[in-house]
Amino acid sequence: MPPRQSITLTEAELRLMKLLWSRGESSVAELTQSLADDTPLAYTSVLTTIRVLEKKSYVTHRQEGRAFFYTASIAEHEASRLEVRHVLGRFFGNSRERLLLALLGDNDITPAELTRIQAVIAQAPEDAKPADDSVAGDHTQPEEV
Amino acid sequence: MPPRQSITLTEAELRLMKLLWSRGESSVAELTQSLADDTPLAYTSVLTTIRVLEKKSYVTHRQEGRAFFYTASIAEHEASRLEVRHVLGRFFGNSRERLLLALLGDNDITPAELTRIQAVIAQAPEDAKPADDSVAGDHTQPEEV
DNA sequence: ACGGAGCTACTAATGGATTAGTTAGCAGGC
DNA sequence: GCCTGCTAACTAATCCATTAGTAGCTCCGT
Repeated sequence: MPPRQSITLTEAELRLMKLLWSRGESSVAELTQSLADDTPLAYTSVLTTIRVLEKKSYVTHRQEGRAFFYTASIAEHEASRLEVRHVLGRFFGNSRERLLLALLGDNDITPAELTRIQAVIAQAPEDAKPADDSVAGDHTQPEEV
Repeated sequence: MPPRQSITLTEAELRLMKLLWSRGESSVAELTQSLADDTPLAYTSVLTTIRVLEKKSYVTHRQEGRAFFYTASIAEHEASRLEVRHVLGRFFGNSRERLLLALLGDNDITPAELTRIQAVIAQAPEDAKPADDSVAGDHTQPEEV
């Protein structure tokens, strides 16, 4: 049984998505143009990859005359969250704390960044602060404690 | 240019690594046995995958008589960190804060887990606490602020 | 000493990911 | 009205990932 189609974004797919996120709705020609600087890619290659993205529901297209205009149907932060959830499930048993500890325990982390992270944590809960703790039961994914 | 060999662990590879991490040094036969419960795999399939893992330097083997005994050469938390760094680079511009915000901003997070994460953050810096902030310059990867 | 059991090495088949060439349709210009 | 140029569709080629079969070697028991 060969590997099923990847749920997450592959490298080539991510490159196109990043372009769509930064440029907004674009034609295949425009995307190909934008890639020309670093790693040029043939028009048809871009087209093939973006059709895969459409099959995966990451983009939609709109026809205008003879050209197709593609738009990301998933925001960048949504895609990022999907990716984080993916590794969360694969490596951390869906435990965000464990991922957090890995993030903090990395030797390459600088003291300055650690401080900034603490700042982020200190103020982040403002938009998601629990009013009380009794609501903990409506989550879909299993979580460890 | 077709895709180069994945740097991170693929699904089949991760399944074997998890077995090695929990079991410790194991022969191919033992690994095949352990897989028999959920998704059985042929002896030769396990062997093929583990040889890929050895090529990727995730495992080493030791010969004892005619059999090979394989050991994970990378601890689970190391592999997890590698994976986190991978998504960090692909989706968050190597910014741990941005990943953290994605972690906290996920709608599926429960108030209880958020509280636990705050607790983790509050006590985690003990082993990596910055004495002063002036040391921030010896990191290898570029980081955003 | 010889045959079987078990193990590794080699080979193969299938399908995804990536890149790109070829084909064909359609719009606009001369 | 026909040719040119752009576009999407189809096809192809290459390599990786996954699964598995066959061959060949080695050890052990009889």
